[in-house]
Amino acid sequence: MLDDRKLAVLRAIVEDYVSTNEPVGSKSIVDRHNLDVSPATIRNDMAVLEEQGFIVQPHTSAGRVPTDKGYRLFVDRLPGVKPFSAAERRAIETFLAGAYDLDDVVMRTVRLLAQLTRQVAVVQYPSLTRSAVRHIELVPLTDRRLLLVLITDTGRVEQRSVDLPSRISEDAITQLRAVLNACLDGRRLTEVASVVADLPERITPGERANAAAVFSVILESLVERHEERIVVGGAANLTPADFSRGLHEVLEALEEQVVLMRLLGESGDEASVTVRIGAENQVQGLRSTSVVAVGYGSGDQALAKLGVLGPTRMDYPTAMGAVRAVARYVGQILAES
Amino acid sequence: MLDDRKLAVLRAIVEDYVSTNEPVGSKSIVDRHNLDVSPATIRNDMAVLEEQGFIVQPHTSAGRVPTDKGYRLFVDRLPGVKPFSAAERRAIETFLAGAYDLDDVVMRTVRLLAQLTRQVAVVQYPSLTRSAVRHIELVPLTDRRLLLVLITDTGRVEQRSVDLPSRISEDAITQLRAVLNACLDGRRLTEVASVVADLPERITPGERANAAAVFSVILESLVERHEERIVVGGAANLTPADFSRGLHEVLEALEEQVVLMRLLGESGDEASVTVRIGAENQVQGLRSTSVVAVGYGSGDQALAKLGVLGPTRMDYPTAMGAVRAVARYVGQILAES
DNA sequence: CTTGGCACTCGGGACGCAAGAGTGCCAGGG
DNA sequence: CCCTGGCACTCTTGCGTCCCGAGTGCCAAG
Repeated sequence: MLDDRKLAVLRAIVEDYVSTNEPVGSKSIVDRHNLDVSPATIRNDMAVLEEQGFIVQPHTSAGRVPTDKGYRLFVDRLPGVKPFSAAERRAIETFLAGAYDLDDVVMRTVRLLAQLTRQVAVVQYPSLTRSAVRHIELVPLTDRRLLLVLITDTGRVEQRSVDLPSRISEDAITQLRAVLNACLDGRRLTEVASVVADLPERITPGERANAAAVFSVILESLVERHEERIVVGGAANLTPADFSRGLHEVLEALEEQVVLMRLLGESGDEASVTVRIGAENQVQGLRSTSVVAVGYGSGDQALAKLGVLGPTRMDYPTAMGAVRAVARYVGQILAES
Repeated sequence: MLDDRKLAVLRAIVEDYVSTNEPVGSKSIVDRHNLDVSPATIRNDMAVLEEQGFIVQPHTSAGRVPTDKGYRLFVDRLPGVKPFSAAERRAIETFLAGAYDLDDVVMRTVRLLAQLTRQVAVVQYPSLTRSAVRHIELVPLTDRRLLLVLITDTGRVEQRSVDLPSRISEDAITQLRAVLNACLDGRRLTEVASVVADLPERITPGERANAAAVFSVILESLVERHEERIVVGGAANLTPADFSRGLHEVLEALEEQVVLMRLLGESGDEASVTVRIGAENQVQGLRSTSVVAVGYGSGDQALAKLGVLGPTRMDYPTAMGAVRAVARYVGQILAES
């Protein structure tokens, strides 16, 4: 139904439109790409492509512009991701390796992605629920209040203050700390819930009420924070021209953590790069943007996602390449630390 | 040189221009504000105000618009800050009190400020150097590597990994931890430097090299992180119409931590609200924005700053009121935690 | 199936015009 | 001396007109 040349024409339209931001006509296609046919032939092909909904013309007597469906076909069947050169990869690696902090890793990743793609970068913090406990620390604030610090093997640190039902002694804190670390160290956060249930027996009876308060905060922090933080960067890369209803709508959406969660959530959590184009995003206000996302993680499993967001008129091959490469190196960095 | 009526005229111009975003003419002034004079009189006054540089007309036969100098006079000599109602204050307080985290406090503060003022909100994390050590924790990662966690009384948690010159035993870690906490607990971070210098004597000779590595990381984290993080929110409140050179420039500036530091740094660190208008900001790219900022802190001393940023055409009284009120309540929250 | 030719359609820039808003100035009156 | 009404003047803005060019669709011929 679509022969090779028609695909080539679609490809030409997408590429030219991405680079010029102007509707592309039959003549300019034969000029810029060496298809050995005449403009009239291209026009016939374009008529078919339009009929099938891959391209449209903004007004009669203008060139063609890809539709969401057109971009979709382009990313599915056409050039694939653009690989990065060795030099670029090295640059990425050293830039990320300079980080000394989980926060810093995330911030650098955002900046890097934004710069590489000239789009808006979106990075989710590594998920708590999939990482493992490295250490739990209890610090007395007052005699009725503790600061709980939970350190994970991905370098993440969670802190909560805990209000206790009764006063607690230094010794009791020490005991509690020892028990917690002995039982939870190295456990995946998903396993913690079941382990915690068995803990009370190991605690001096008089302290069980206090211990229970601590346990409940630990559990709470696992569930509650399942809604993870997402960091956004490169908003300055949004160009007003690309958004008919103005950036306002987009900027607003980008400030809502919940919206961002849904956005990344929608893209399947497979390890391969996912592209959602225009109206494929169910998020109101981002119907005219595309999202290129991928899961990343230390080692085998995915901890979280990252990606870029931009106008549907986006350089998909480059964006996909950048997202994939960055995800890989972030994974490495996280695994090392 | 400027009689009362001329000041009233300036005030009217500022207020009307802020609310309508259109140059304001002599007739509309007498209509909206009840000055009992004729438009012609107002025109004479406006001629004087223009001559002195407080207002300009975008083109002949348009109304007048305040200049930076005009806004400056307005904030210095005119209505002052707009106080908040009891209900509003209560709302602010409960919204902030819901936070369970330093991160969360900061995020909520940003959102709150952005919503109250409908401008861009900018909040600096409480400064490390002025807070005190609550606890220091050392966690072995490998036998040559430690994770150092530094907890301050403002609830901030700093983490660093430390590479050691030689292997270290569990016992040595325990000793080191005890010494650190004994000597540094409750110290202001500014005092830590001098205390650390005396520590080596209290350490087993064989472990001094390792201890020194830890000390240097502690010191480093004090100095290095003096450059604090700044969180921005409400970028969607920027309206394209307000910026002749486009939002792009502003959005770019807002993504540079360094720029934001300078921006907040420029405003004197007194406890009273500071306003910097237009070109008073030395930051390139933010010459057409105003910043309303104030220091905040738990108790007496200022820990950091927060404020809002917007077009020079801004509702200063409201912004100043909001910034002041929010700073006060954030201070309270921090003091409690 | 491809190609050149041709008539057709529209968007966008250039131009001119009229309306309206707002001003500056001046002469008269309290 | 300050305020006021009147008046001429200046620009901006919106609207209608016109023209050009890009790009198309269709057709008949190769």
